[in-house]
Parts: sequence; C-alpha cells; structure tokens
Amino acid sequence: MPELPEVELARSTIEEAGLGRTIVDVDDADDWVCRPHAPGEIRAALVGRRLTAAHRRGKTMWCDTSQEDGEDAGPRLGLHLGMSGRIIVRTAEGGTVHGGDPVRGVDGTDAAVAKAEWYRFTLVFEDGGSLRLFDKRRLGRVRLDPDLEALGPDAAEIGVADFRARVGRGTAPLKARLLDQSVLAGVGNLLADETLWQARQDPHRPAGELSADELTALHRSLRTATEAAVRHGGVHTGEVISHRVKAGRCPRCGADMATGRVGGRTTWWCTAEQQG
DNA sequence: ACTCGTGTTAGCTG
DNA sequence: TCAGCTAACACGAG
Repeated sequence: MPELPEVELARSTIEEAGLGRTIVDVDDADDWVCRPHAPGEIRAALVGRRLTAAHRRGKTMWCDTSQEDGEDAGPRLGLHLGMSGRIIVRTAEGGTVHGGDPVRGVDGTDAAVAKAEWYRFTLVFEDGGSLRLFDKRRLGRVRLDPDLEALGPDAAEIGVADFRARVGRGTAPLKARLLDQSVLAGVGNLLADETLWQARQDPHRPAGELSADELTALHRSLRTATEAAVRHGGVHTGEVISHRVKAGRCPRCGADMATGRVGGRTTWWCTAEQQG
C-alpha cells in the first residue's frame, strides 16, 4: 500500500496520537527491520524520551524526540513502511485510536488473523499504549537518524518550475523518472500510473522529450492525484486503479487498457489516450 | 508448486 | 563518473 498518500496518513496518525507520551520500553529485536542497528540499540536511545514531532519527505517518515535532563535533543526515529507496513497507535486502554485494523485494511483482506510476529517494532508508552510497525513482508525499516540526502523534493510540495527542471530530462522512460526517489520523493507504482493516465501521457516516452507545457500539465496531474489520494484514504482510490486488470477498459474513453513493464514495474496504460 | 508484488538498493553495463 | 537497468531482498497471497 504505502506510497506518499498512505505515508502522509500514517504521519498524521503519529502526530495526532503518538506525540508527547513517554517511552518506557522498545521492542527492536527484529535486526532485519532495524538494520544496521543491533538489537537494543534503538531501545537504549529512546527509553525515557518522548516523540515531539512527526515529519515526512516522500515515503520516509521521521520523528523528533525530546531531550533528557542534561542532554542534547534526542535522536530522530526514522520509519519507512516498505511495501506492506502500517503504523498502529494504541491508547492507554489498548484500543486502536488510529491506523485501523492491522489486517482488515484498505487492501481488503479480512480472513487472516494478525500474527504477533508481524509486529516488527514497538514503542511502549508510560500510559500503557503503544506505537507499532505492522508489516507482513518485513520490507519496512526503522532506524535512528535516517539519511535524507538521497531524496529529491517531496512530490506533494515541489513547485512547477522545479518539477519541470528535475523530471523533464534524460532518456529514461517518463514513468521511471517519476519513480526515481532522488528526482522526486513519494511517487510509487500506482500513483505513477494514475498521474500518467490523468495527464494522458505515454509511460514509455523519454522524459527529456516532454515540452514545458506538457510538464506543467503533468505537475498538475500529480498534484491532483496526490491530493485526492490523501483525501480518499490511499492511492488505491485513484480513478484508473481498479481498471488495471486483465480486459480492463479506460474509465474515460472505454478503450482497452494495456499492460507491460516500465521502469521495472508492472504498468497499465490506455491504448488510445496514452499512445500505447 | 510457482508467480507476483503499492519499495529500496547493491551492483553491473555502456 | 553518470544514467539506466536488473536482480535480490522477505514473505504472504493467489
């Protein structure tokens, strides 16, 4: 699930329900998710502190932490949801205040029961509540002081001039350019397909071939698609997403949807409007 | 049994 | 050195 819209929703969940609560315990035993930290390292850094702010750039989140007596401000806690991660914040009473049911999520699966081992990382608060990373596939990541240098500007905030300069260059397929997190941070496979469909652009087209006007329109489409996804609860709510299926038809013109691999990802496009 | 995947990245190639 | 591409990562779901 997690692309920029899902991560923004997770960030706001932490902001609304996870800040200001003193951390009394940390489960960082999963040394794959917490790499390169050794088990206990994150725990030692965070116990006694509080989360004071929740930030996001692209698909990466990080929380500022409070200072302890006589020390500098605490380390930043970096959180990445990977391919299947979710943030679950629980109240002192154990109820889920935000983040929804861990299994019965937007992906529609509802048969399974959440297994304890799918909780890959946990902060336990003094009030008895918790903040947890729930991640079936274990591609999520938790680390202290994450490096943000490799990330381009956030896809929801980049201005049109900057967007044109960064995206409209190179010979790589346009979709690959949109997916490159060092060019622009936050666009994932579904948001890329939705954006290109809205802008009626061929995903295979070399990015450097687009005109200034086309790039301006693409920037507008990205904004529109991203804002709608945040508002509606995730990228899966995009207009073309449910038509990315075998024998699917374009919901705008009715032409066949085609599929192939672009930028290493499964891609769907309208054969009529996107010059398939 | 076998393939796929809403993400990231080390490593290879030209 | 850079831009671009592929495989690998972990593991559940179909």
